[in-house]
Amino acid sequence: MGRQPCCDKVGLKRGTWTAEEDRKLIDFILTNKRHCCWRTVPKLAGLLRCGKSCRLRWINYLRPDLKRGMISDSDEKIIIDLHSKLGNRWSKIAAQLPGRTDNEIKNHWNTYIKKKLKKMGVDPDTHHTLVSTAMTDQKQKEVEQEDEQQQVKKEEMDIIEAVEEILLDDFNDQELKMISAPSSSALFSVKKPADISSVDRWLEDSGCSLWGMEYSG
DNA sequence: AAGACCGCCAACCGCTGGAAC
DNA sequence: AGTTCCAGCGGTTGGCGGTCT
Repeated sequence: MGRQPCCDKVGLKRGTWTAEEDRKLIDFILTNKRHCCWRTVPKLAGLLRCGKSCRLRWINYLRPDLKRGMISDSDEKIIIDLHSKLGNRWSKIAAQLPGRTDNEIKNHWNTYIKKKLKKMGVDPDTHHTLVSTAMTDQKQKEVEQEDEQQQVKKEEMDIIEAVEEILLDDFNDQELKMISAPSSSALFSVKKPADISSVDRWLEDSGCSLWGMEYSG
């Protein structure tokens, strides 16, 4: 018995979201602050979309705590540094940059940073300096050693993350509010972005507190 | 002016891990 | 232990606007 698709795709709308659809989705989330499963959201919200599409739209575009606009040079440096340690783990990287989504960072990496690094003579995949001549055996060994060290570092990071998760499980919500990093946005009041979009304004007018996120002007 | 080409990025797809039963 | 479902993740696609010829 195979797994059922996430939704019945027949008759569902695809492609770019309209302002009306955005409004319906936001409206639904506003009036249903208790998180139910995404599968039921389009049906209840009156949308001809699959739940997955709704979730993605919310996470990548409609969430009120999203930062809009260019990624700064300092953020870019953080992304490059984290990518050298974590690889293509965009969600982990995004977690260190509040207000940025994994999709946004992934797109930025693929369109800007990759080219930038190549221009600077750095391989964006390995973060090693690109050499025009063939590597000597000694150099090859060095690179392999470096790769090994990176792998060990990566594994250490995984262990640290796992331990952090276990430790955090032992705190209650109140304690978490006091100790959590700002990246855990669901637990924090979100500052209003400088360039307030129409959706942001509408959310603000509605005095919204979305699924655990307070929206403070 | 218009068709071809290119780059950006929103959205989709397929897969995985974990929870629930 | 096996099955089903869900959320989340990362790779990929395609629409659209801008630029080039």
